[in-house]
Amino acid sequence: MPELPEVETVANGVHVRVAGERIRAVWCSGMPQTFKTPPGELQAGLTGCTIDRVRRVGKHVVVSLRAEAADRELLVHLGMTGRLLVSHADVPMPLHTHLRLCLEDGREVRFVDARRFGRLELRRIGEDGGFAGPGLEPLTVPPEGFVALFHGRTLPIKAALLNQSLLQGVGNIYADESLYRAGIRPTLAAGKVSRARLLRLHAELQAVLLRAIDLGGSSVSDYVDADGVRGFFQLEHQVYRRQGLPCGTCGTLIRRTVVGGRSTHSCARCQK
DNA sequence: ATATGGCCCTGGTTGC
DNA sequence: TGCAACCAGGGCCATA
Repeated sequence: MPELPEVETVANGVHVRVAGERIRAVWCSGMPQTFKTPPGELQAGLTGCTIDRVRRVGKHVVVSLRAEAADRELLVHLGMTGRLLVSHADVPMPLHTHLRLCLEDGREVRFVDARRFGRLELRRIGEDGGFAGPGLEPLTVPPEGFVALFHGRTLPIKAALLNQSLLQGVGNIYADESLYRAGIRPTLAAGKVSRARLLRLHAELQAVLLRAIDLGGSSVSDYVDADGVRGFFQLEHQVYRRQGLPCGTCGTLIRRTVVGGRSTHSCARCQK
């Protein structure tokens, strides 16, 4: 499941490959729920535009355009299984392809999403200066701002980490991994986590996200980057999907529970 | 305002 | 071996 490090890897990979290229034609599948912007509107808004920049905002890939089209940008949410690939046009179109940006140099940017939790949206840039997302960025939020997010909240700290309108970009993997590294029990009410523990969580979350970006993300399920290459952070997971295996610190078996409707992996002894 | 739970969707895994 | 049931989960929506 693409989270911040995976989306960052994808966005950077696509950027270096296609920035400056002109979109000659746009093809859309007919899948209604994939398109927050109707396919026809998306085609009209992108055809003939030049790609300026591809960046990550939260879990979104944001494709901004150049010159006369600089008033709009394409938002791509990868959902669970979404991929953004750069391929030559003669490479057969994968099953579940929903968008093709056909470039003038003969390559294509392809959005492929089997499970269809991903979304495409063409967004107007207004006074806001571009899409900023609903929450704060985990890698740039200062410690005090991070602590303040959880004040007085009764929902489990893990559910708070997953709430994109608080922090954007954290998903199930990095929520579990950062809570384990900070020694915090996932079910503890967010407002009950001590200030010291929250400061620890802030540091551990940033560290784990940066390390994962360095390794090209975690490849679980079928995540791959813009070249179809897998990441390697899954080799450093301490708890995620390691239920029944011993905790690396104390040897207690990692347990799997459900918190906020999400599978949750933790060590009962190390996380208080 | 805040919190909770159901739903969407298909491929991979599990179980009989 | 083959097939069906089950599970994964981010975001959105209805509900309390």
